Amino acid sequence: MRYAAQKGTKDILPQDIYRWHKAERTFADVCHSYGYEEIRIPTFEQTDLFQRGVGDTTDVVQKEMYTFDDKGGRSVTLRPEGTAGVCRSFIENGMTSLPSPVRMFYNITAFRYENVQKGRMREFHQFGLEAFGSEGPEIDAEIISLLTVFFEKMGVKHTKLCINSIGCPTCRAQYNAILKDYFRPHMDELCDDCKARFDKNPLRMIDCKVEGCKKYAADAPRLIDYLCEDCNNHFETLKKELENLGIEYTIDPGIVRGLDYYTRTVFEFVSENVGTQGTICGGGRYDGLIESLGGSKVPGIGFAMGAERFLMECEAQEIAFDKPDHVKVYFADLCPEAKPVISKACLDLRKAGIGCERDLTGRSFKAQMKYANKAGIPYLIVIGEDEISNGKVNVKNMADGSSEEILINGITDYFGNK
RNA sequence: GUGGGAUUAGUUCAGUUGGUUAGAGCGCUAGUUUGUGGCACUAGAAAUCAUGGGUUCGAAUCCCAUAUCCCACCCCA
Repeated sequence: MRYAAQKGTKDILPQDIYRWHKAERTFADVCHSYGYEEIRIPTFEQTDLFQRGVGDTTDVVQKEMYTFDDKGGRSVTLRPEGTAGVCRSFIENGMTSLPSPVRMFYNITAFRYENVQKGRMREFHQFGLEAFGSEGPEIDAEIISLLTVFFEKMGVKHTKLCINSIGCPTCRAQYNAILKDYFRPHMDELCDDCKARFDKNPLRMIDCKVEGCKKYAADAPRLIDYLCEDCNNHFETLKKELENLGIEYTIDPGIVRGLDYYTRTVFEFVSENVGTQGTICGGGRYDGLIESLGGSKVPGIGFAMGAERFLMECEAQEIAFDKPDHVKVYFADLCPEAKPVISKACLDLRKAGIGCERDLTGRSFKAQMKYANKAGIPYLIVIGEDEISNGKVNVKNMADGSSEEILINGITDYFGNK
């Protein structure tokens, strides 16, 4: 074992890829049905984009980024998430002039230098989307409903949905003052992180998991009770719309989201099946992000789903994924003269889009049979001297052993109609 | 960054108080007299026992360090 996959990275093997294809296709189909088109963005961006976009007080930026200087001396970073890159592209490509809302989905790998554990890797996959130019809250509800439809199409019971509103800069400024007043008398008892958060981002203090802080955090004034009128109306309408769509939710004032760009609506789908990393999918609104990245004042909303976590949830729920038979028929040869007949037949079948295989290792006839069986190929055609001389072959159904006689010239038609 | 557990064929695991050429199941390759797979039987290939040091006459086994994997804290998807 000389080389091994890098810490926190994983091979997705051919034997498992059908599960990914199913999830990827289903996600794309559902996104399409909501008017989203796929965008593909680069794997790395200039470091500054993430510092500004994700926020340089966040853990993601402070300690988890894969950052390096390229040979031209530019500081570049492997994307730790998708939103910043999509926003950059939105601005750079003048998408403000496109009819609103501009809706895009993506399927990306993302990179975070973290300690690995269940449901957390250094290179991981995200299915996500972003919508620009609509303040919501109808679109907020629509995006959440998109996820429930995705879960449904995958046959997954959708996991617990938590929502919250973290307000706009106006109400947050007021709330931060209130929060600081609340925590100030207890400063000495708080953890170092919280002491730092007190000045930089007091909102995160109620999210703290340290025991000493938790007891104060539990009784802390909740932002949701101090929303300005606009934000409050926004949140109320969102809730009504979710109820209208029959989507169950819990309000969790604790959801803050560790990325700085979020405003107003934040939500997550949480499961107990993916370790302590319960969040399968998280997202929210970011009305100030485009502007802070140098674009015009355009509101946005999006989410990202941890693909590995989602597939873990599927496994926990014992979701059946059907494995497609890419290869329909195996040709076994009984004599050297059969080989050219078989290669020609294979070529015809493949041109017609029908998968087939034949021996490529010089195996004995019996070994070819065993191979076809082990490979799970549903049909078998044996070609020997008899078949060549009378132009007919038997198509054997490997599952039940039955067989049917057809003309060699008719093989492509036969399988084309299957 | 901090803890706990683990690491022996492709894979899942045995391996006694340290004692000769490190074993098995599954998988893989081939065969069981050559025109039909699954079952069974036989044979074969495959292991620098994670890596590097140390203790010892002798280490897969004991000690130290490092790496990786799993789990947790933190944070997130």
